[in-house]
Amino acid sequence: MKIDPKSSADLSAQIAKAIRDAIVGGEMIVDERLPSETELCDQFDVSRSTVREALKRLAAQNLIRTQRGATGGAFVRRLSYDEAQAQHVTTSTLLLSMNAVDFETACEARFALERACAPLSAERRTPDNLATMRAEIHRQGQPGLSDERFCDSDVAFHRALVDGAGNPVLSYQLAGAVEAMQPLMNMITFTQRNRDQIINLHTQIADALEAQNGVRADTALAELSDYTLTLGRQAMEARANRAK
Amino acid sequence: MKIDPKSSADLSAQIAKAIRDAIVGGEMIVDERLPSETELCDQFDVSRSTVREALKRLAAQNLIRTQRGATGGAFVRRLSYDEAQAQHVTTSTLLLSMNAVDFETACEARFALERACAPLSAERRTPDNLATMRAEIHRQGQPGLSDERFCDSDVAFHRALVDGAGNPVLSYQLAGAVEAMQPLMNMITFTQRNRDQIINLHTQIADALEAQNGVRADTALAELSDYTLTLGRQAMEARANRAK
DNA sequence: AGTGTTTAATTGTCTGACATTTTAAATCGC
DNA sequence: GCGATTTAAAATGTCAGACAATTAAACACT
Repeated sequence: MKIDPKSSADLSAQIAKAIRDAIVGGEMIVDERLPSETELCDQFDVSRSTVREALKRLAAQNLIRTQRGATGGAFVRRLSYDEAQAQHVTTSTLLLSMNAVDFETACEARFALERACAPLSAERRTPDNLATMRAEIHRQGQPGLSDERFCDSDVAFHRALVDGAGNPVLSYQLAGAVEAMQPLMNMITFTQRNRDQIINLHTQIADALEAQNGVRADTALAELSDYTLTLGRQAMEARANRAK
Repeated sequence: MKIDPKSSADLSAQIAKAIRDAIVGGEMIVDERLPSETELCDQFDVSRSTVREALKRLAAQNLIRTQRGATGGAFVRRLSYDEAQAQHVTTSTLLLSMNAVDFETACEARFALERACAPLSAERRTPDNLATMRAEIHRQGQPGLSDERFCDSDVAFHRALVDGAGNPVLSYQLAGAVEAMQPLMNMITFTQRNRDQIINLHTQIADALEAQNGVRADTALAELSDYTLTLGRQAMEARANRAK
């Protein structure tokens, strides 16, 4: 691990990169201890503040964890699915909001991804997954449910659908994408009629998955995609009119 | 933005979280300047080192950029598609390697995602996308190409396929997933026969997309998925035998 | 008006100190 | 000898103050 003192970049960034490369490149294994801050000072020939700033950068990326005390220090951290997904959601949410991605693009991406796992989910969904879907459908029908809670339940429903595929990597990728969509979905006002139609389609999807009929699940998802797109367009129009 | 001095967590982590929430929550817009380090010291009532460590955490997540000099400071950074994707790739790669995700799971996820955009790509692919695919197919047939370069070209081919859907959000999600798979793919040794078969399927996919035939593209992708899975299984077995 | 020069603001780095936390060793009492 | 307590050591977390480097604006001079 070497750094270039002549480089214009910040020293702390260079050091972070050097250590990150070592971790990502497999030179350090999970739970292995990094040299102490003082030792890193000697290795890179910089002050402790600089080393610490570098370590904080790595900590922010969930690459290391630190422990205080005699046997403490910085340790290579195992990235869990949950953490990875949380990071994915944060990144995606920010990307969507900062780049003013329109509803249609995001919605299309979301349903395209979800349809990707419909066949797998039809094949492998567990009774647990089905129960979750049914429970969320029931919740969606409750009177007096706020739009925001309705969206929460919608996300939970789709999460169960995705988990039904029994592929944790797929779940991580898709759940991140679906969750990131939520702020956009929250701009929609769901009338009772809208909700009834969505619940109807959710039921069709759950039924199809229970019957292990991938094609029917896909068809219902396609319909749900179209319907959501329509609702989104209406919401955008209403918003545009209000702005006038 | 407030922090809790009684909390056990690191002050720098709390401060980073407070600022992050403000940015993600839309309280600060792109290119807006954060208070200077000294001002933040006063606001949060901590020392400058602590503030700096917090800012480095945010910089590591691409949330801010810093500039030196008179009109310098920390600014909210616009997250670009490329950066978001790079982050996604890093996270996914690390997740796969650290959790010893097996080839089959990753491969299944990858192709399920790719098949998600086949219909859209068939509908919208540009002549540019098609040209890229043809060029990569040609490259894949060149004699003397190393396995690694072959994989690179494979990724480029699929990247063009995904981009063909004309949905940047989808591209970001999928390209990240596909690229993260590459280290696993690189463990495979591609014989001439393997390559011929893959090139054949790639050609079928390109032909189907050119003809705007989504179903045929999907079929070819499914076949490619099965074939890649088989190759991966063989590679894993060979590796297991060598280990004995 | 144009052109250097100074100055002020801001981040980047260094040094040294002290606080806090945690473990391991040393000590003490029995 | 052994258990309990105390002490010491190692490590991260925080603070304070200084200086370096960079940049843009204000200023002075021609």
